[in-house]
Formats: sequence, structure tokens, C-alpha cells
Amino acid sequence: MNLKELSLKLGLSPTTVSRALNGYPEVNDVTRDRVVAAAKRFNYRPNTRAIRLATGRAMAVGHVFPVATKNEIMNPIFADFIAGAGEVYAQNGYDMLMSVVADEAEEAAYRDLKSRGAVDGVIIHGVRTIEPRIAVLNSIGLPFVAHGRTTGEDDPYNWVDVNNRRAFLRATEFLLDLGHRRIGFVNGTERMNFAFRRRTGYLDALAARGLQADTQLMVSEDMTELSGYRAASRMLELPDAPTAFLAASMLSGMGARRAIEGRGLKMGRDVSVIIFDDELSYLRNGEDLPIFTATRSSVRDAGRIAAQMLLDVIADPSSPPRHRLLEADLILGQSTGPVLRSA
Amino acid sequence: MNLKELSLKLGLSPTTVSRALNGYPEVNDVTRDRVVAAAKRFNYRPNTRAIRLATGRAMAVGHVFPVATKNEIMNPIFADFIAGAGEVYAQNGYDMLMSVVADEAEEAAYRDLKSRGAVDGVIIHGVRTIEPRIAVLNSIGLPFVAHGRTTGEDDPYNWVDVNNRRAFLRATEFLLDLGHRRIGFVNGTERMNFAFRRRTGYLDALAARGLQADTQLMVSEDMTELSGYRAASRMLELPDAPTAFLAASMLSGMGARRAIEGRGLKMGRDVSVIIFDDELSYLRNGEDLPIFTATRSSVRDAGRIAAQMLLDVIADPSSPPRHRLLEADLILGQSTGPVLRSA
DNA sequence: TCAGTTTCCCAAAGCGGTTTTGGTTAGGCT
DNA sequence: AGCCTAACCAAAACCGCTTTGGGAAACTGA
Repeated sequence: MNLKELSLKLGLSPTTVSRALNGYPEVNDVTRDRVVAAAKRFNYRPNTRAIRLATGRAMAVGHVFPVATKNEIMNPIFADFIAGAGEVYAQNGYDMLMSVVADEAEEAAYRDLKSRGAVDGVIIHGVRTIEPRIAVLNSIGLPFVAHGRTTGEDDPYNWVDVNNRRAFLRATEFLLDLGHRRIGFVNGTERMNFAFRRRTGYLDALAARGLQADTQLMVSEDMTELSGYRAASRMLELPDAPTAFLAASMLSGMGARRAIEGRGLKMGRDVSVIIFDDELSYLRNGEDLPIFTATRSSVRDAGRIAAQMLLDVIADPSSPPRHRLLEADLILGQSTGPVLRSA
Repeated sequence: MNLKELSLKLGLSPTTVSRALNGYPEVNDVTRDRVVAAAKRFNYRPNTRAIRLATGRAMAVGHVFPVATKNEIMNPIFADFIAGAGEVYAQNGYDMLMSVVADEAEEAAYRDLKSRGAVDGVIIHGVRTIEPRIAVLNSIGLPFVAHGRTTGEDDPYNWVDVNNRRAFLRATEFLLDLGHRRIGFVNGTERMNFAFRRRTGYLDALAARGLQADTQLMVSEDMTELSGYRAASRMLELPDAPTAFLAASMLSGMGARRAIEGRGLKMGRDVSVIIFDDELSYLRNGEDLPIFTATRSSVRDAGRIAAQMLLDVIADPSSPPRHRLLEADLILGQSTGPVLRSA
């Protein structure tokens, strides 16, 4: 059932039917009702392809998903971010287009999306400390929102980010307040800008109390359970072992917990742990009671916010750059406690 | 740069340019080369929207992503599956469309995709034991491939699945061969058909040795670390505790490991564990040496295979239903060993 | 009453490609 | 030479919608 057929059935011109359905004023209310009723009855839905060609808008948003050929880690927060963003797109009649491309082909993928007119805008993920995509997208003229910020980028751009520095500053302060002085920091890889900012927060908190950071207590690696386990294990073997850990993710935290418990220590009593919790749906931090004390910021919410921002940018591309800095909550779980004097 | 402009620059008609680029035979090779060179030089890419309208094909595949309003677990294998499928789409010039919809709106989403002509086919995920989507999609007339099978469905349909029954049969047999007789089974929720089939494999292996299953050793829940931990803990408290576990996922297995180690036991020596390993990129089973003995089947590969199958179905919709049953490897890790006689 | 507005609707022209149809030219055959 | 067939290219129709530019009827106001 297409527009022509429907208009034929109604004895109206396609023009009038289209206008009636799209809420244009120059159509009689009685006629409009008739059209709307018929559209529903015949289950008419305008052909997306035709709308797009006619309006020149893609009514679609792209997410490019770079994938390394080697078994690199895929962004574990991706699914939840997408879930949040997708909700917003659906509510606004936008489609979500996903491109899986080789790592080195990401730039080409954006150019392709633009020149094919396949999308009206994109969201970029996993912003690195040095981030070439921003300049590329600006030069292509493809509206975009970055999930995460970069450092020292002169070009203006739209972003949604968590205040990673403050989150880790607060977490570190919290541990310091509990009496901890040796705090192991199991960070993500610092090619990622958020990891870089987290370290800043950690260091600033220590510095504010006149404490010097110990490089032996700082690790920057992929955020897997195994690397969390190894990093924590190594630090716990030190003569002056840490009494607390700061872990960059739920998985790193689980690794740290295993290292602690594997030594017969009890997390929350002998060694404290704070994680960053993205509220991933398949990695919940406990059910009602949080297991880990955590700085928490929902990546799904971030997806919603970024998507809405992108739609706003698409609607008004000449507007000044938009920013949104989300604050993470510090939630109390069972993994932290005062430092043991006996130790 | 569109077709008209390009043809103007070349002094050819749009027809000839289009034909030259699309490999039609009725154009001189010299002309073709000239056209191709110009297209590259001016970075011409045909407008996707126009192609779609003209050809009547969407050149796109849909993935519907149901999301419960409550904090239900989102499919953790989704990202990896998508990564595999997306690769194939990209290679074949197809776009991947993703719809995030409320759980109860999934059927409407398929109808919408179909009537809008937004996609040429879809892949359905997380096939349940009772699976209404198959009948719906068949009646809508939207080509599809199911990732997973259902049970007792009369309608024909295309599917890609892992031989879950055999995987768990083999895993159980392997444990039995090692002398284990009390084997805890931490299964996923059996609304999912794959979990149902896994139980069948487990029970069949026991039955083949004349062993009776103990319902106290069987749990069917969400596959989280926490539920794995709880289930394993509960079983380990039994007077006649299991000497081995079968866990449905990497996360369940990690939970089981924690339960084991938390009791001062050593996994692989005191208690054996076999998991099902989907080879998720953010949850690797060790780096070179596998941590867990596992039945392994890459969900990314499954994505590739399902995507290819769908493209084949789209190309030839009237072909008989296609099936592909993948066998899981049984790989040896450090989490299994012979049962301890002393116990 | 009549010109000037509104109101409501329609015909037709795009959007940017593909595909059908048809026409011209060069070469081959008798 | 005359005819036929490839080979090549162009014109035009079409995909299904939106949008522009009228245009007739009804409604104003003087």
C-alpha cells in the first residue's frame, strides 16, 4: 500500500493525503480525519526510501564500530550505550545505522556515509587522547557528537562526557579519609582520554594531601578481569603493599577482588576497593546492595543524552558547540572500610 | 557530486555513466575506464537513498534489540555477534540497521521495518523455547535468519545455531571420564532454547552412564557472575557437594570460581569447572593459555555465518530453508582435573 | 455587488538514481 | 551495394514520496 493507492481509494490527490498525514494546515479537519483513519485501516506507512530521497534527509544516525583485525578488545560499554541512544532515535523517528569497519578504515567510513548521504550525523566512541576523527568530521561537514572528550583539541566539537577526573578525585579522597595511604590504581589504557583524566584525578587528590604517587602502584592496561587480577596481585606482593585499590571498571575490580581473596584477605576489611561502575546491564554491581563501592555513571544514560544532543545538532547545525559533563555518583558498597591499624 | 553533474563533466549521458559504474556490458571499455577514473577523482558515490528508491531494495539488514523497561539483562553476546555480522554486511555493500524497542513492541517493530521498506531482511536474537517471532515474520513476509533454534516449531525457518546439546554432552562426559559423579550444572534461564538444549545434553550424558540427575545440582538462572557465585556456593554447602561444575558462560564460571576459591579450594584440583565460552572480546578465557576448560564456539563467527546466510536468503527468497549447526570445540584449560580420591 | 481573501484541494515538478526503450554507427555478410 | 547485427549511447519512464505553484469555491468587507 503506497501513497498513490491510498489516495486513489480516498478519491483524493496524493498531495492532500501526504499533507493530511504530515499535519500541514491546508487541509480540512474532516478530510484529515478520513485520511488518518484510512491510513490506519490499510496499515499504510510511507516508504522510508522515498521520504529520504524527497526530503534529502537520511533520518538516520550512524555509529561506526572500529574493529581491529587482531583480537583486540571491543568496547564493552558499546551495547549499553547503543541501547540508550537507540531509544532516543526510535522516539524521534530516526534509524540507527551501524558500520563495522577495520580500525584503519574508520575515516573512510565517515566519508562514505557522508557522500552516500546515508546518515545525517554520527556519534564517535572511545575518544582518544589524540583524536584525529574530530578534525576529519569537521572537514567533511558531518554533524557529530563525541562520547568523551579529548585534550588539547582546538576545533570546536560537541561532546558528552563523564567528569572522570572528579570521580577519581573523590574516590581517592574517600579512601584517604578512611586512612588509606597506599592506594593501588588499576587504570585503563591511557591512550583513552578518560583514563588519562582519571589519573589526573587520582594524582590531584594525593597531591592535595601532600602525598607523592608511587609509580609501582599505578598500572594502565586493558580493563579485563585478568589484567586487574595481575596488577593487583603484583602490588599486593610489594613489601609496602597497598591497602586499597582504585579500579577502572567492574571487570578490573573483579580481578582485584580475586587477587585479594586469593591471598586469604577479605575485601572491604583488609583491602578496600573502589571501582568505576558504568552500570552495564550484564555486569551489575550487585542486585540491591552494591558489592563494590563505586563511582557510578550510567553509560546508557550517556547514550540517551548523546543521541538527543546529536538530534539537536542535526536540527540546528549552525548552533554553537554543545557540551554536557555528567557527574558520577559515589555510592557506598561493601568493598571499602577504614584502614586496619594492625597492618 | 551526483550522477548528473558527473555525466555532464564527462560529456556522457547519466545512463552511460551509471552503466559504466555498475559493470553493465553495453559500454566501451575505454569509456568505462574514463568514467571510473572520473568517479574516483571527484569522489563520486551514488546516493544511497536514490539507489534504494530506484531499485526497490533497501540494501539494509535489520537487527531488533528488545529492551525491557526494568533492568533486565541485555544480551551480553550482542556486541560480538554484531561485530561479526557487520563485517559481512560491509563487504557486501549492505547497511546494518538497529532498532531498540521495548520488549513488547518487537513484533510491531518488524512490521514497521517491513511496511516502511527499511530493510530487506532481519536477524532475530535470543530465540526462546516458545518463539512467536518465527510465525510473525513468516506471515509478514520478511526474510529472516534466527540465531538459535526453537523447539517444536512447525513453520520452516532459517537458522544458525551451536550444537548446545552435544557441547554439554561432551563436557559432561569429559568430567565423568575424570571420575566426577556429582556435577553441578549452573545453567542459563531455560526460557532460552539454548539453555534447554544444554540441559538435555547434560542429562543425556548422565543417563548414558546410568546416573540419575540430582535436582539440587541443577540451577537455571541469568548468567551473571553473582548468580554463578550463589549457585555454586549453595551446592558446595551440600553434604554431598559436587566435585565439578558446568557453567553456562564465562561470567557464571567466574562466579563459580569465586565460590570455590572462597572456600579455600583450588579450581582444577579440588573442584573442576567447565564453561561455555562464546569468545567474547571483553571476556577472554585467558590470553594464550585458557583459564577454563571450555566448550568454545565463537559468537562472532556465528554472526558472520548468520549474516551471510541472510544475504543468501535475500538473494533467493524462495530457496528451501537453510540451517547451519556449529559444533563447539572442547578446549582444555587449567580448571579441570581428575576427581580427588581423598575427598 | 464585486474585488480581495481564505480555505481546501490538485497537478506537476522534483529528489537522484536505475532500467526500459530506442536510435545511431560501424562492421560483417551475401 | 544492401542488409543485418553488434556495440554504444541517449531519452524518458519510473521508484514513492514531498513541495511548489496554482485554482476553484467559499467567505469577507466595503
